[in-house]
Amino acid sequence: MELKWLRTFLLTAKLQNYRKVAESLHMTQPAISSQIKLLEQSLGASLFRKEGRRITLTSFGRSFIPEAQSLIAHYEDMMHRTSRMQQGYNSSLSIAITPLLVDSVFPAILRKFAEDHPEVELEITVAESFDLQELVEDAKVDVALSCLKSTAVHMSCVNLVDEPISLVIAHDGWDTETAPVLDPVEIMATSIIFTDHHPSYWPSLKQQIKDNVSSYRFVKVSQSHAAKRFILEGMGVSFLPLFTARREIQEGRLLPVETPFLELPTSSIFALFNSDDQKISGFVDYLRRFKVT
Amino acid sequence: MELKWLRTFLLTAKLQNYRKVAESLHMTQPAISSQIKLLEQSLGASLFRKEGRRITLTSFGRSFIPEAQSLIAHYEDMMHRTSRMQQGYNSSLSIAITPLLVDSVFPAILRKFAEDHPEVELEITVAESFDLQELVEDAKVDVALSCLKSTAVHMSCVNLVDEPISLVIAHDGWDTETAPVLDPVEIMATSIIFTDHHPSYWPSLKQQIKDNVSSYRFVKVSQSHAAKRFILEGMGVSFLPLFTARREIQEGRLLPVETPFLELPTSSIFALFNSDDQKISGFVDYLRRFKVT
DNA sequence: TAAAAATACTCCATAGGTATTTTAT
DNA sequence: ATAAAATACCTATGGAGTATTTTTA
Repeated sequence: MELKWLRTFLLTAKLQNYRKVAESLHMTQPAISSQIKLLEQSLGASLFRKEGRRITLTSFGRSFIPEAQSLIAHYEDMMHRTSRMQQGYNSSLSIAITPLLVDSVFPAILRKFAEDHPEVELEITVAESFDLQELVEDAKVDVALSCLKSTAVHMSCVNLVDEPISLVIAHDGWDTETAPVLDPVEIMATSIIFTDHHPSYWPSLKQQIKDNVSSYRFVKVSQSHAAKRFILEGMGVSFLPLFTARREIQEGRLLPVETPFLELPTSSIFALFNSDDQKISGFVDYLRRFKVT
Repeated sequence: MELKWLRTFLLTAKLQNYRKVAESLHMTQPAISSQIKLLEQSLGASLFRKEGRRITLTSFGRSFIPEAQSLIAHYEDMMHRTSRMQQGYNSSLSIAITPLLVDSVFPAILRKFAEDHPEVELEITVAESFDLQELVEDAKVDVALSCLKSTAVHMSCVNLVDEPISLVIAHDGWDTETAPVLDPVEIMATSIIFTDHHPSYWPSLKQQIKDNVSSYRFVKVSQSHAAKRFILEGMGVSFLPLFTARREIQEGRLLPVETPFLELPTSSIFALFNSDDQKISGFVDYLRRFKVT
């Protein structure tokens, strides 16, 4: 089945005359004849009958008209949307993010981006940083915002931000003025420490803690969001990138505590994407201007 | 644009591997390569990018997937409906009738037909008998029910019924028992006579009236339905096929009057259609069994 | 006899195949 | 060295053209 057969059919149904159709399509009469035959074969029923020197629609042919029209219309619509897509109208942008960013300022930035680019249809996938690279490789998404650098050669990998991490504890109930000085070693020694909720920095950090704190208790938590909830519940403490706890710190529900005796790594966010696309690098530039956090 | 390109595209988007697609479609890898290229050309944008030894969707390619899917789905739906149509399911029947039949028992028969054949989609066109033949010739309708025979050679023309016509007057207010005998000559001489609302019998009928009635007044009315309304209003009288006034006569609102001195023609109804179609001749047989009126 | 579609045939464009090269792992 | 796509080239199918025949008004 070819779409041009349908167009020929519709014109023939209208003009009821192969020769005129042929002229109108800048073809010859036998060519029209043969196209109609091919269409009839592919449908398994005849569309026209010969009636003396003219042709007329069969009943089946008449009821096939709206079918052909609607398929052609669907095709035209598709081509129209498609060409708009290429001009940037109504384009889509598929973004995958690490769960870490769900709790950061990223949603606010994305909201602003959506306002600034109402023509772009957004799709967000949340996945572990370890899986994000594959999503980009397999073209399941346009761009991924990950805690991990890409190891793939073809992939662009832009560092959007380096953010310090910090020991974070639940608010102790004291005023800032009257509170006793917090001792980080004391805190770590007496609390559960939630670990392994960031894909890059925990192994070295855990080693440093072992070296500096006499007694400690580690509990693995796979997502920093969960760790934060546990900290808020007073269940323990952890090290978090500050941007993931900014709001809670501002509201006084969490406290960052300085640990000068540790060499804390930074938490970075990388944009991973396949390099050739204007739309995607535009989005990444947009994020860089905001410094993401 | 060919539909098979879209199928190839969808499979390629899924498998991300030309060779596997080729195997799956029993073709060769370069053939797939070339089909994708043709599709890309016809869209004016690339769908896949080569990334080392593999191919991945571009952003445009990803957003083209649902477009391709929906067009293919539309095509499949169309073919499905089309094959059902050929098996008689959900077929359509387009009928043109003379205005005369609008007021007859025809609507009741059609209602019954629709009940007996719920799978048939009906379409009714009302047009003057003079125009019905052309509607069938031009395949605008499947079958026409006309007062006139077809003059076309290829057209089937079945006489469904011959019905007498009769002088019809408004009810005069008297009981059947006590009423004075009606004199048709008197009636025609003192009333307006509505004429020319049937395509075949009026010329000869008017001549007969002229020959038998001393004084008369003719008023042309193009449709028998209108003539009937005027008779009901007491404005005049006319000759009607009885089947068009059956209800009004039964309800006593109109009276048929015998005119033995006239040789009244009969009014016939013919079914006009192009002969080859099982569905249409089936419908005509259905009407014949009912004798239409 | 004129007007239209069908038929017979011819030809060329191209879709798809084979063989090979290029590229990246 | 291997696995994949791209490229080059060839072939065969078939779509469209030309010329002619058939049909019918």
